[in-house]
Amino acid sequence: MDPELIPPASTSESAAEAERHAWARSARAGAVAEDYVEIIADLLARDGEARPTDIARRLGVSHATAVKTVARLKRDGLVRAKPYRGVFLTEAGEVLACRVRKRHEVVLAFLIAVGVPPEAAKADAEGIEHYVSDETLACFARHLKADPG
Amino acid sequence: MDPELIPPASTSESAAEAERHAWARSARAGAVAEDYVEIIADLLARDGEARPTDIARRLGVSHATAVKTVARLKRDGLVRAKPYRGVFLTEAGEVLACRVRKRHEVVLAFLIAVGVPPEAAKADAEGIEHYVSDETLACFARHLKADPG
DNA sequence: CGAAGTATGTAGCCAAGGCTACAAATTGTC
DNA sequence: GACAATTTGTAGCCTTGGCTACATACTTCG
Repeated sequence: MDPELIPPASTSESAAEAERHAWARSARAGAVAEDYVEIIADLLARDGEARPTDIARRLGVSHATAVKTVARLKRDGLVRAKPYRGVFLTEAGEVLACRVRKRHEVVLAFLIAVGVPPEAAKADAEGIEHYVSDETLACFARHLKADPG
Repeated sequence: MDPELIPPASTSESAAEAERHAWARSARAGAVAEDYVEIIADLLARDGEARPTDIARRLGVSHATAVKTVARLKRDGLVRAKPYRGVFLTEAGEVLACRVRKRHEVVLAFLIAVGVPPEAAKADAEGIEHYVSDETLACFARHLKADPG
């Protein structure tokens, strides 16, 4: 295990890989917040209000989980919420929601465009959308523009 | 809030969405195990041994975290490990590693093929690979076969 | 108005996956 | 063989994001 025997390339490739994994971990940490904000925005647009129970139903979690997570989002400045008064997005929350919605649309459309069956595309987009960098998203969008069928 | 006023389509679409989110959550839960198994397989192939410290370095986490996670993988039947003797894959672990490696390769190659800059592709693949269904993977593979450039 | 039903919030539990700090084993060198 | 350095393991703490059970607020209807 003499460090001298390990070529520098190995070390720096290791470091780069570690960085990539760290990035993926932080994306994973943000994924829940993105899902909530996305759904809240959609409920607000559709129904004019976003109630914890509806959020929970959309996500398939218990209402208690939704309430607790909303409290975290509030702490993090993404939503405003007063007890029994529904949930609303802050400026930051709306910005995030907008970005997330856009990303979701592009990813879904792209998957369908490359031939993924719609049901699978919907399911996969839900997971993939949180891990797509701006560069990759731009690529997807470019392909959609070139081939909108 | 009269339930009669909510069209059935809304309810079942809600349920379908909840299912998709549930699926994404379970994929998220398995992502860490997949990363570990993938790296362990790679270390075994390259160095003939997989030591907790090397795993930790590759992932960019502390060695303590790696040790704890390896214990979980062992509990779940994916690896064999005796104290101070390195980590090895079980049958199940090898099967998983093989599947994960294949998926990683296809996702990465596909991203590059559609024009994502290699560095971004490497980073995104690390996240995306855990959320790609077999159907979507098959689609990606099909595109690579059709256009291997 | 009051009772029933629904929605909301609270409390407490759990596992996963991070971390630091410390202890013990192993390895390499003299 | 003994000492130093490295590796490995253990202990304890934290946050996230699930859950159930229970308590409280709101709403609707008779």
